[in-house]
Amino acid sequence: MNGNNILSQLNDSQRAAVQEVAGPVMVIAGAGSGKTRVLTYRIAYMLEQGIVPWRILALTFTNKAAREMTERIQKLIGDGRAKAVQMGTFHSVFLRILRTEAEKIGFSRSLTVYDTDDSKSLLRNIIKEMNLDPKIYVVNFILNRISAAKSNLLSDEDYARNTEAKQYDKECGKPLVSEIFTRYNKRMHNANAMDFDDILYYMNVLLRDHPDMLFKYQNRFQYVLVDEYQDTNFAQYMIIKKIAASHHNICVVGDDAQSIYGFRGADINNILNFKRDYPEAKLIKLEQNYRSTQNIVNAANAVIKNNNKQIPKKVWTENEEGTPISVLQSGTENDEAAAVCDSIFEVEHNYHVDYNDIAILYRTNMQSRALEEMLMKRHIPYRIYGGVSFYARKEIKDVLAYCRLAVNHYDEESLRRVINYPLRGIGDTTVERVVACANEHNARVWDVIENPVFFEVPVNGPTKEKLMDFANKIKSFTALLATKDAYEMGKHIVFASGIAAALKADPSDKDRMDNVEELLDAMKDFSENAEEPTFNDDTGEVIENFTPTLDRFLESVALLTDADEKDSEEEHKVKLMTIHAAKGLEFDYVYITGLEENLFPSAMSIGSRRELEEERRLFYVAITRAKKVLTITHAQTRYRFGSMQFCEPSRFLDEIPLSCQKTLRKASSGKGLFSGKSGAGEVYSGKTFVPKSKLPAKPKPDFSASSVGRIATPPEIVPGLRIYHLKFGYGTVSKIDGTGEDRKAVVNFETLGEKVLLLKFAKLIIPKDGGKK
DNA sequence: ATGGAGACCTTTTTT
DNA sequence: AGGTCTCCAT
Repeated sequence: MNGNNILSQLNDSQRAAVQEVAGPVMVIAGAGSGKTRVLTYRIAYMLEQGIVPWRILALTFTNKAAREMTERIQKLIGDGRAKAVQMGTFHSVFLRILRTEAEKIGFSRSLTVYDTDDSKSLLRNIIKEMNLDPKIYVVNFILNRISAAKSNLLSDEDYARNTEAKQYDKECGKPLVSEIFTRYNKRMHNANAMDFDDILYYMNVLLRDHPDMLFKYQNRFQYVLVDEYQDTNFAQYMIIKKIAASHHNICVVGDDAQSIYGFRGADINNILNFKRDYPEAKLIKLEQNYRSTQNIVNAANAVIKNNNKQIPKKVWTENEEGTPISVLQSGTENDEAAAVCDSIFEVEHNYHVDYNDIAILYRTNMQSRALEEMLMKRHIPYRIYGGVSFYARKEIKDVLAYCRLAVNHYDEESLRRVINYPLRGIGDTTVERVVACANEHNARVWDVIENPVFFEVPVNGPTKEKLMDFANKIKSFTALLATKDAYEMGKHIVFASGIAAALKADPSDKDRMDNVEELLDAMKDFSENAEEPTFNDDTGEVIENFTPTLDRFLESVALLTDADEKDSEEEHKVKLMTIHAAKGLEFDYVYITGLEENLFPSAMSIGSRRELEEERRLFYVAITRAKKVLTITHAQTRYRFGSMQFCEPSRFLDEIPLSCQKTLRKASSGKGLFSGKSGAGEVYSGKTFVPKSKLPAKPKPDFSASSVGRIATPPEIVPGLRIYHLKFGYGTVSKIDGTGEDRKAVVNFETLGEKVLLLKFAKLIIPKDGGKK
């Protein structure tokens, strides 16, 4: 296909975005406006114009996006140049560069990437070694602080000097965060390891401190493209800015309305301020939505309108009006799941919709449980994306720890993980002494293990032997690296490490062994089929003969994310995932569940306008995933922390215009499809949904929705008990009548007087505070 | 060293 | 509620 053909398939703004190859360009791509199309066509167009593929740096949000884009470009231009474009996530592209330049920043080529679990584990060890109280020095908090610092390009030394940061930590009762940070970095460095944030941080260091490197990569990457620019953080922003500084051929694509990674340091100002950085920048807006019905587009627009900071744009569509959006309310989370399942059943049955075109979205991973149970019960095939990833499983991490150790002996977390697994008589005490010894001599743990006699580890002779045996075993693996591919190494390690024997010894570990074999399959696939290009360090040209070595496998696995999971098109399964995971995807039928205050928007974000706006953008992303039919659900009660909690409908529901909603649709309740009864849980939605502002004042002003109490079980309900009812407010049980199904309670309500309630239906809540005023 | 009972904590979202 | 971690008994 030639350049003109490529252009003929685009609308005016899309074509402009494709053709503006030189100079700074910002493309604001509304949801469903054909952003991916523009990106792929743009790169294809550039290649057709004769631009050398390895001079193009294209940064995507996930590896999967990069892979798909490469394929599509390849189809467009019909040759192999697409593969030579340097395309991938920030982390994968720059990790590769850091590896080749490792010595310049004090690392070696065999460096390991620590995942979040590794980082946390190291932090736990440090906190323990410093004799700090882990209840005060909460690992998550510390890691967030360190991560935020690195994302803002603060070193541990900068942090130690930063009075604001130290003041904050002091106020949080954790004055030693800075000290932990310093130790953490030192240990990372000793382990020849980087965490995710380090990759971006050290890339900045490389460009900052080594003018030759800056020159090299500015020169290499003559054209820079960034997808999902609204989700870049400061460290990423600076890398791009530096690389593009000499030529200004930078094209960023994004949508400020879809910025949903602020919690991880993404700075929406990067996109809002692009014009300031490049005054000569061209701004192109893609506003026509090709994805969704008018109802969906209108609802999304109406919701996002409530946010303040925005790049003005009007997303519109020529698509048909479509089905109104249904809002379903149900009694409990199980009722909600049943309502969703009912609807899916109906749609599949009556309209023969493929399960594959249906997605259920939620704010938090934990919400998948009730949905999963109900789907299983109804025999609806499904697949959950996200949650505990395959590579986070214990047995997988164990195998990978051996692999990582074989490549990088200094990988301390891996070493600690498997030094006594399978059991070889090196207990915690020994490990502690070894680590203490290493710290004392300013040596690495591996050095001590390799030579316990020299370092005079305070353990007995046989234990020293065991340490050396372990080191020798790892060294025997290392010796094979040069001649074996990833799969051969993996197979060897699984057996020679003793992991296979340990797992087979216990029949209850059958699943784990299966997982290990799945890992071996993945290694085999990698060894046989991987097409990871290898680039020439100096020119950036692609070197054809890729060798699928173990370290390359580990690298590819370290930066895998759930979003990268192989797409199982034609799997005919309903997809379940968080809204974050759904970013960039689209489905004919979408269910957004759990639209409740304190859940969506999340309780953590309700306090601040900024975070609330991010939640709203998240809702916007969720709505705009739907192509044809959108259903939104919420429940009145939900189990949280083991107790039943009352849930108010989300404020976001009020923001959907009634004109886009379906009228009077009855939600399922209780047993779902075949249950007509719903008692106190009887609810409607659509136009009958009363905006919160019109609800009668709550009986108690200090009423906090998340902490009402729990639902009473019938035997607990006795005369004299003070209870709370969702509709009627507070009251006291005055009498119990009848038996079994017919058991009734006479309740004297504060505001409404006496009522008789059938216990079978009434959800009486025992207030947490005992019902005192 | 191993396993079981109980305490305890959790819930944002993820590269 | 359920999973993880800790501590104690074996």
